[in-house]
Amino acid sequence: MTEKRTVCKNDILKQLYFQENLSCVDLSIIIEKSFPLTQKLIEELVADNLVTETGYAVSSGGRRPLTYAIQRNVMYMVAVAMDQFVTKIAVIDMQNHLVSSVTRIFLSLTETHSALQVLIDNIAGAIDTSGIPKEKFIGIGIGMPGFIDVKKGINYSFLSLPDNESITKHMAFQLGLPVFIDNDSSLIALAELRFGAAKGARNAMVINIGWGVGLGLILNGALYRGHEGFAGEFSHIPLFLNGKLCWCGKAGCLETETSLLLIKERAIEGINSGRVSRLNTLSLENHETAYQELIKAVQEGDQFTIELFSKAGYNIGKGVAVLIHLLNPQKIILSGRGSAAGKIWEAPIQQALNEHCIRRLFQNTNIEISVLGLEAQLIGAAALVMENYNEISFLKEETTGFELSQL
Amino acid sequence: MTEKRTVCKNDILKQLYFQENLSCVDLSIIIEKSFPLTQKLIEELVADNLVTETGYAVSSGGRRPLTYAIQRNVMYMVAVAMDQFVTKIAVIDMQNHLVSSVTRIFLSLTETHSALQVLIDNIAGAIDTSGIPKEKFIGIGIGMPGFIDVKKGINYSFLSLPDNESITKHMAFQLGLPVFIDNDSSLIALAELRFGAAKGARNAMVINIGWGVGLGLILNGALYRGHEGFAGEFSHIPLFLNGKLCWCGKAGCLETETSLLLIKERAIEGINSGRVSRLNTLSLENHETAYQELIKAVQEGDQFTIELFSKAGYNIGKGVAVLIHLLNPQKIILSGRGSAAGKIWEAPIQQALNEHCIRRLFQNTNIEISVLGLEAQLIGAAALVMENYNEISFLKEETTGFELSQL
DNA sequence: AAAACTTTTTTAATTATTTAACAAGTTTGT
DNA sequence: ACAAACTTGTTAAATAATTAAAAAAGTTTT
Repeated sequence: MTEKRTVCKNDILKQLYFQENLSCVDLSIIIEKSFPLTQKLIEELVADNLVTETGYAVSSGGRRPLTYAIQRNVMYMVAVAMDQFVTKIAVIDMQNHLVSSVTRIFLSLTETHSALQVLIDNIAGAIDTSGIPKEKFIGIGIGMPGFIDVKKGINYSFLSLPDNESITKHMAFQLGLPVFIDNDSSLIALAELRFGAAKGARNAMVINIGWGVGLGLILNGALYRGHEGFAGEFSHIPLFLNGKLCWCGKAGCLETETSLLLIKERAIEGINSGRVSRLNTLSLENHETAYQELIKAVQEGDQFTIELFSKAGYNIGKGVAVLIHLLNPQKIILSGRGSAAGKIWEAPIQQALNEHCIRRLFQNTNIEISVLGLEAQLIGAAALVMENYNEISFLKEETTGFELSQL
Repeated sequence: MTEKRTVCKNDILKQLYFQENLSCVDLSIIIEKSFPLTQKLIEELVADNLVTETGYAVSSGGRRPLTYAIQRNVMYMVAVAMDQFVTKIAVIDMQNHLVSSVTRIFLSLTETHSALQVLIDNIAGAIDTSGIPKEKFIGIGIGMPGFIDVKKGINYSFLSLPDNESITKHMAFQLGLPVFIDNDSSLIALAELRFGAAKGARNAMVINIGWGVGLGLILNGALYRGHEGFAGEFSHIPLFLNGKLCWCGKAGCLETETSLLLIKERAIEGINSGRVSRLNTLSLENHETAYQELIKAVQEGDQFTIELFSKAGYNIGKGVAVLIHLLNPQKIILSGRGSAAGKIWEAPIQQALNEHCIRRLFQNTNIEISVLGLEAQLIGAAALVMENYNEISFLKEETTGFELSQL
């Protein structure tokens, strides 16, 4: 018997996770319930010590509103951010803070079989060492590259199980907690929507500049995933007639003309053919050090590196021009590791828009650089769990041991 | 004092317009209210003669459900479908039937000043001659080409008033009824979503093949319009390196390689340079007769014409490949006047997808030809009014004379 | 052809939610 | 400084909506 007021209370908790310090009036508007009802529910939540008053906010022309926040130790979630080589695991509380330091494991996604089990063991380990009782965990959110069917919980590119078995169900069964997966770029977009540069935006495109180029779409205020969950395949739109073969099998994909990987390769080529630069060839060999080196060079104003970033930026801009024509977004947000290069991206992208986009369409579209940066994917993974909190709390009511088969 | 039950009742009426013959259970699910409540409301609607029972539907394994439909003469709306040269006006009832024949007026959109007044006068005329009392009209829906801000009611391309005054407000004031405008392609998509090939789809792209190429986006079950209402600018995405200047000022737009206009021009060129064909050069001079002639030739299997349509189709397909990468739709629907050519479009579009799209992305995407065809825009214009029926009915409650300034 | 199961319809009891009226605290404008 | 306007907070009464249990009307299985 799920009482309606419980559903509302859970909704309030969810809203307070996504936005600290909301007043009772704010909440009543967000959850679309009357003020007296909202107030009564908050009162009960405060009595149960799930929510605390956080003082008075400034007046907006009337009595000063009391604001509330969720207690950070009420619930916890495990956030997992994977890329092809490195996986980061963190335990995150209700105020989006890391409970302890991030666990980093080197895990190659292509080694299908063992990788999944290693991941599961490490998540279990992270829960254990956190010292937090397991009942306080509400779920595990995982972001990884690949074609992911969010609903079925299948990654068609990596970590696939025999017979297309759902990896979320598989993991949930082993770990005893609900598991949610999504594409890395989608989770970065979710993080930007809830806590970053896209906060409150109804329509935003979040470009994930990384070793490849990803895209997370915020449409009508929510993450858009498409029919099967594959939306946002930005890096393989056929935009160039360069004849260059992409690893996807097609030629002329956006990714053949822009990405950190490409910048790295062009940097090595350039130096080998005698270009003057502050870049240190040695450090370019390893992916991780190459990334550090490139960002440093840009920040120090190295002309050659800036040239490379500018060309890549211009090509991203050509892709963005297509996005703007089709989706008329309010904001374009540059996120992912590449966003560390900062303002350097803006001019070449703007230039590409000037050349390839109808003026009326982009004149009110803002290009912004993420401030979440490398943190984005972990925050997004945590947010993914809370996005699904409605169903989670329902299951918790139903059975004490979770109906994991349903997840 | 808007009673909640009245809001629900209006929602029921709205649902019954969009879908005839719903059972009480169906409705209770759609409007997300309990069965007893829904039943009581329907009872009242039947008593007020707004809704009628339409007999029993087939059983799905239990008692046969009573079904209901909205009375066709309860309310009416004016639907207006404009293109650059011709404007069609119709009065439509609650069962989506034309009350009388469609009024056709030749109205050049570029003659800004007089055109708007002519339109207003003709709409007033259509209301008058329908013989239906004005109180029974709930609103006027208008679809037209151009960059349209739906909320503000401004068309930035045509029919603009001084100081960016809202044309919907202007018209509403003069006509005494709420007025809604939207882009022609968006309304075609709306018609397909509600009554056509996209019925019930959550994610569909509706290509409006006409003198240009338009796009209406159905995302998450609703029309997507973007930040300012400009979404779907499909025909000007920079996809070709052909160097051909488009009227928009850019080069290489999709529209420079596909559209009925282009097919017509290529047909004339071809015949002039001696190609054998059933096409009659004379009839190609006028837009309207050219359209008839081209469709006829395709249906009769004229090789040259089919070649032209195939090339155009292939280029649409290149654009569709981009859409599929970005938005992972369930369905692609070919609508607008060009859809009369039928199946001819499917093979070349599929071919383009094979070449330019990642297999996993398009293998579950269906390409379908509209059955609504030329009717789509008018139906969409009517549906636009009903989409906004919630607010309309609210205003009707508030003031007997409509708060027109709000629309 | 009866038993078992489904789905729809009906009714009454219970619970949830809103409305309305009022109180309290701030800002704005005169 | 003071009224007017506005936002927030409190309470009780009125209303709205859901739940639960059972009846009715079919379908499918045995």
